[in-house]
Amino acid sequence: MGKSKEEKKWKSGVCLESAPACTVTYENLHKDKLQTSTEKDTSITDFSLESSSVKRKKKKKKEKRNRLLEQETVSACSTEHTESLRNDKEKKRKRKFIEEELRQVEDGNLRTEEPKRKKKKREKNVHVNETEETQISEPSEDVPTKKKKKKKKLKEWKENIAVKTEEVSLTIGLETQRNEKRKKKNISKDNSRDHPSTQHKQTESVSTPEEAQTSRGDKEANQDVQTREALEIDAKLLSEIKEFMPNIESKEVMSIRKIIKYDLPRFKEFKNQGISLNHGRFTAQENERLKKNVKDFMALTAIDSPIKLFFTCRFKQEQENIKKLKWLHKFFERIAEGIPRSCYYVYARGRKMFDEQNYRGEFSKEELHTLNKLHNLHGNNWKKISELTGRSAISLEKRYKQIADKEGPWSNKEVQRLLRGVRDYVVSQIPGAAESNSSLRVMKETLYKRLPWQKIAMKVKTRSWTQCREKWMYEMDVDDPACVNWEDLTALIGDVPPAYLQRKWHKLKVCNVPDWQRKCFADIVDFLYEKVLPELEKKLLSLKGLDETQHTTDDESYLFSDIFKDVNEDEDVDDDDSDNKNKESQ
DNA sequence: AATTTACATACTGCCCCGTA
DNA sequence: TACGGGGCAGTATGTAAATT
Repeated sequence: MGKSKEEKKWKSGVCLESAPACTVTYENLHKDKLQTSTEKDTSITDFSLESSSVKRKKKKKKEKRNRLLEQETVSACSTEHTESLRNDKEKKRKRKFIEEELRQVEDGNLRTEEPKRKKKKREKNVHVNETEETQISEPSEDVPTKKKKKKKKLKEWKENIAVKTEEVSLTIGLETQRNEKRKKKNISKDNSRDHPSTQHKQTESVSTPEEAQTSRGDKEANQDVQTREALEIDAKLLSEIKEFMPNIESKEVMSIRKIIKYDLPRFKEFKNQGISLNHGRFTAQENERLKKNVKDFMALTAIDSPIKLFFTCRFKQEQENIKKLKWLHKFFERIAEGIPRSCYYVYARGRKMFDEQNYRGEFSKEELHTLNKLHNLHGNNWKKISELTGRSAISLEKRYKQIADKEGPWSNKEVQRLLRGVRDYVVSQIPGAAESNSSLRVMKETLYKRLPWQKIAMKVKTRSWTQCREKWMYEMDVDDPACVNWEDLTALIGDVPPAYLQRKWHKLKVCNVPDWQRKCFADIVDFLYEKVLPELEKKLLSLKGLDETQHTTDDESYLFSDIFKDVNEDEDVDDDDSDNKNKESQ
């Protein structure tokens, strides 16, 4: 969507022109590089700034990825993929990074303060692309974006489960089983990672291809058994949890596991008690119960604030201790006690409920100003802005989105896009309209009722749908009956209250104007003036009743070409504020 | 594995205004 | 005068993805 596109722009640093220039230190440079290179699956040995533990972690990550790579591209990963070679390559790449970044600094392109994780990822991808051009087939293609991979794996896993559940009694060929396992292994790498022997073997498998083959064979045999069991258990549990959550299969593997671990026993218990699971908004009782549970947990652990429980990371010094206590006393399960929902939803609700940064009332003008300023500085890093403003990230994001709608005069190009948007919709609603544009007549109603403003706004690009509607209704001469200033009219008529006048008006039009619901205010006035008034005058004079006057279709409809005569057919008319000077459209 | 963050969307309460 | 629809500002929920 538009918004996300905007955000993506931000995250990728496209919009950073407005950000003030930041100092780029060598250290920062290193930091960025380290991050990027780690994600790029490279080992860093040159950077001494790194702590040894970080190094270890990175090495682990690297090894893990290498293992995955090994599994996925067995044939491709031949002898040249030895550790030493990789190191050489990585060193080269690293050097390239430094050069690249230094160049950016020189060009003034590099900005600090872009802490978004996703941005880093994108940066990474950019780097990968850059390096791919210059380097000989890097193994980086093995990362065809984590998302896709995950989804693919999830799909495969679900297929497996489906097969399993349907054919529990059927014997599945060993080969098929193995393939399934292999797939499953890829998905649930966590499983194999946790298994020390497995890990060991996998580490070995990196060393030489031959060894890798044999050890993989053993490992597979071992894991076949393990995973088969795991699969069967999963299938069984899955069908159990399905009873409570029919859509369980649409969830991520990890989520399903968590639900099975935390929620299945609870759900069963609720079932035994005859309590059905709740969905939708939390009820007052549930909220109360959650508060009580949190209070109890606080009493149990001697933690003095719910914020410490739900926002542990905000308390750096006590963090370790709090985490330990939470883990020890099963925080997740305890806070969800007596609430027939998934533990996770209870936790998420708690995070909303106990966030002191929520429920802060309307934004003042100063706050809005600050918000704007901070957004210029930090982009969509709402967490950072939240820290600086004391408002929750969510409320900030939402509020910004609202004020981010472009303000000020409509440019000519914007008006053009609006016209095109409305026209295209109107044409699409009338069969054969496209061919007979010039002679086409459209009902007034078609021009202002039930227009798809969201879609039209997407075509206008720079304005919200409400702005588009407002512009069209109030400024493009499409009258809105809501715009009658009864106070002013009352002043013209004489000594009557506005409400009286309004009521009279209503009666007048209802009694005298046929089809008044389909007419705009101005049409009704015209009709009353031209047709009804003479009649009433006659009536008054002769006291004779008269038939209702007729009307022609011309009063109700408009020439299509008249309405959209000013539309510029150039589809490429693109905005910008550049021609804001063009204020005649106002 | 546990926890946190990000994001889309649904929902709510309030106000204004037209209508009966 | 009461009711109801539309718009607006803000909040809640559900879930995927990322991080620790």
